[in-house]
Amino acid sequence: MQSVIESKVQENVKVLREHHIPLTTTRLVLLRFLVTNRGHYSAEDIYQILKEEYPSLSIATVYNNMSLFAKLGIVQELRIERDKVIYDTYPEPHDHFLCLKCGRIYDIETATRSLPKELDGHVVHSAHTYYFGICKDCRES
Amino acid sequence: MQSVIESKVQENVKVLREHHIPLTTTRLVLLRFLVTNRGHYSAEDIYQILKEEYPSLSIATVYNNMSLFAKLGIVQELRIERDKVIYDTYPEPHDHFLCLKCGRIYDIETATRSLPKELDGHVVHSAHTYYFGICKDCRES
DNA sequence: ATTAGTGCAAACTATTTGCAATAAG
DNA sequence: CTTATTGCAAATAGTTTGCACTAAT
Repeated sequence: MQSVIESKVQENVKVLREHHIPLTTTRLVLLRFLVTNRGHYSAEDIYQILKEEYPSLSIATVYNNMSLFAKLGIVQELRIERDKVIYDTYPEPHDHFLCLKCGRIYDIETATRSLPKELDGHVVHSAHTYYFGICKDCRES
Repeated sequence: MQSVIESKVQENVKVLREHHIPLTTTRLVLLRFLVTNRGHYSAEDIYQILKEEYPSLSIATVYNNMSLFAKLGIVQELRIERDKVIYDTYPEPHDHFLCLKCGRIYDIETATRSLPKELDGHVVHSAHTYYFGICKDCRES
């Protein structure tokens, strides 16, 4: 239902407010897109989709804001493809699987093993596991 | 000692032979560099270092061959930095830690947990975990 | 002989930046 | 009213490609 999406948008709006970051029209459009269309997108993907409705949107603005949203924890930046960053609109920590045949990315629940606080004396802030292989769909066809 | 390095070079030469890939002078220079200088390098790093001794070396050749070596399992391609691929000259599977302060990359022994053969119905061929945080050296200074 | 690799420069793609006009607080 | 953002175009950086020449098998 609409209100669930809107309340998730408002959560993100709150994050911006807490950081004293101006809530522009373009940012609200992007936030609504992210919450409405959960998935994995390149900056170009987002730009192409939103350009339909907002022809004056600039790809530089998409890049600037996705980068900002990543810093704020609103999206995740995935470095799973060889040539570009993919934004995961689902912000909770989880891992990813890339199908080497079809290129689709799947969310994988992070193993219950908890994030180590320390490794060889280094302090760990975050971790990300990427899996590679052949997905269910490709295997069956 | 010299012979240990040379025998490791020969292992890689054997891999090329098995795949019927010509062993050129440039490839041998690259292979010797990789075995002698274990570590994490960008294509540009390797190019800059070897250009001293081999001024006619081309960065395109470095890219071509590192990409080939990665396919053959002679090096690992790391997508841990935001803007470029890093080659790890140590080919055995292991994870990596990136220091968010100094940018150094550290090798991390892969958790004893074995690679799952399957995840949500997808067949897993490989996996890689990247850790991010503050390294021992930076924390102490 | 034949096939593949090298080095160079140019091309390409993802991303970033400079800047004038505009919108947000 | 002051500061930050937008959209555009141009710039940048990493990587790839086309091609003539050369080397490897």
